[in-house]
Amino acid sequence: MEAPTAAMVWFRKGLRVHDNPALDAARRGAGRLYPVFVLDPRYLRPDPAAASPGSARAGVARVRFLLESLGDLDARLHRLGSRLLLLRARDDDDAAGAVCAALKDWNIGRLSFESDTEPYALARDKKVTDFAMSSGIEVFTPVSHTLFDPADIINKNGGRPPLTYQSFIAIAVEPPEPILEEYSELPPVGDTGEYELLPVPTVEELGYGDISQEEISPFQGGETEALRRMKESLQDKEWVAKFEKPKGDPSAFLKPATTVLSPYLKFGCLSSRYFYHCIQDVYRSVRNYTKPPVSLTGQLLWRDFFYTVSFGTPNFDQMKGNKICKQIPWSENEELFVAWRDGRTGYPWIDAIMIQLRKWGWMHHLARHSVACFLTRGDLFIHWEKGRDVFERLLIDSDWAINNGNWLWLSCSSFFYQYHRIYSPITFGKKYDPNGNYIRHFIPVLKDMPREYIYEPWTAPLSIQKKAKCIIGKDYPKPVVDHDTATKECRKRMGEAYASNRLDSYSSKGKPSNLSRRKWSHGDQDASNSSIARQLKTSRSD
DNA sequence: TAAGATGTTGTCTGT
DNA sequence: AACAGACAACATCTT
Repeated sequence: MEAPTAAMVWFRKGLRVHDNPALDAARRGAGRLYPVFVLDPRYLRPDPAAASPGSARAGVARVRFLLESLGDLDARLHRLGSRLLLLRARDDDDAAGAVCAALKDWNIGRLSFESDTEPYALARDKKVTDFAMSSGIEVFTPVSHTLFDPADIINKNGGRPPLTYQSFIAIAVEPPEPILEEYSELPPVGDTGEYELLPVPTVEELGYGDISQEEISPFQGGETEALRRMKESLQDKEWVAKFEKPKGDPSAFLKPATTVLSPYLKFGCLSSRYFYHCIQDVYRSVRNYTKPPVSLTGQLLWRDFFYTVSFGTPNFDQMKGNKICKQIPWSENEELFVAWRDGRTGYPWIDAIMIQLRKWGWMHHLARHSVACFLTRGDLFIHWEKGRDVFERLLIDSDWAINNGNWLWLSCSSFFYQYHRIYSPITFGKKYDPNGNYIRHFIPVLKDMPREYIYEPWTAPLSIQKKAKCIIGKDYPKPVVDHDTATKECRKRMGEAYASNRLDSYSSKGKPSNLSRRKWSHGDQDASNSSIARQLKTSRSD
């Protein structure tokens, strides 16, 4: 062994220099530092068979966001005398293989990477950890993606994840302070031998063609932009102090009603702990401020809530085998599903949101609620997993725990059960944006439809449709379902499904709540390990 | 144990 | 403009 230790920091999420415990640990006492990111072909390769531009895993907006984030990380490392080493996985989904090979070839003594609780990541990281252990490489995997350690919260809750927000925040009180130290330099990068070091590719170089003409996400990836955006948002102290998530305007797109920091949190361009810390600074300087669950910090706690529940719940991302998920006989209808996915339901409010999703990879939270409700319990009665898949691929802030958690919520499968509260695809958007500016922007064919018909263009007289150069049924689709009758039918089916779920619980003796509690208590001895084991068994293979 | 309070973000009508 | 109550009614937690 050489005297100065070679350390590797493996970036996956956590694409930042600030408040990065994995980087911080790797640099300490290291003679040489290898900052690595692995490009996964399956994530980046264009998939012509996909329903919209992008790879099999990600829409082109998120591919671009990731590449921008990597470019920015590389630039920031350069300023500290380092650089990002991009490796290419030889096979699809085999980042672990590339890391293991580099560990061996570069004679790495210490490896650190941020802990990741997603099933896919747990399986991937286990391969690397097993290899490192057997090779005598020291491994450090700090928790820094979330405010709290999900395993720790589960332990403090008696081995079960808290299933309500209130019970969660009763345990999750004060998150750890971020690392505030700013580096002036990092250890030099060591010899990389035979390795071909790739520059960060552009979307064009990856084969997506020229996307500069298309309207794509206005949000630029990277830590630099994340910090700029956060500071800009927090500058308006009154806005921060008065922030109430449910009161935001989902139709605001020129200036969104939220911070739009979610994609930066998803990739870890922004540390949630640093963000939390900075919000607290603002709160200290004002007299009154809103509180969780509606406040800005409340949003970060929701994020941690879903991370924690997803970590402690086997089969969290599916209905079957998921103990916290209502079993509902969703109907199969490919035609209706495709109309929803492609923004052709005939309801302009719904379609505009789906088109914003495809182009920008981002929509306001309440807009997501509208379309999720419409697809599932509100109108089409289609399985939430189908909608989840579409969001998972297209959102730039696509986050496994949060996306699945919200689909469970919106479909009234878990967490939220008031299925008679249904968003209207006509009036909900209208109350924020009576003129329909949002619709006119994302569905240009409707741009000249008069204000009184913009949310229900099929009710416009033919003469008006002609004048607006938009014939319903030809230039823009007729509604795929009648909302009033579809909603009634959905309510009825939800009622039946709930009754059947109650019956199932009672018939297997005991009260439903007690039953599920008994089942949970089996894994109490070592909650974190047992849930890791469970998660590993259910890791995604798509 | 039964009853009451509570739950981030529904819609419609009426004041 | 902002709010209250009806609508029809869920699960979970506390008392």
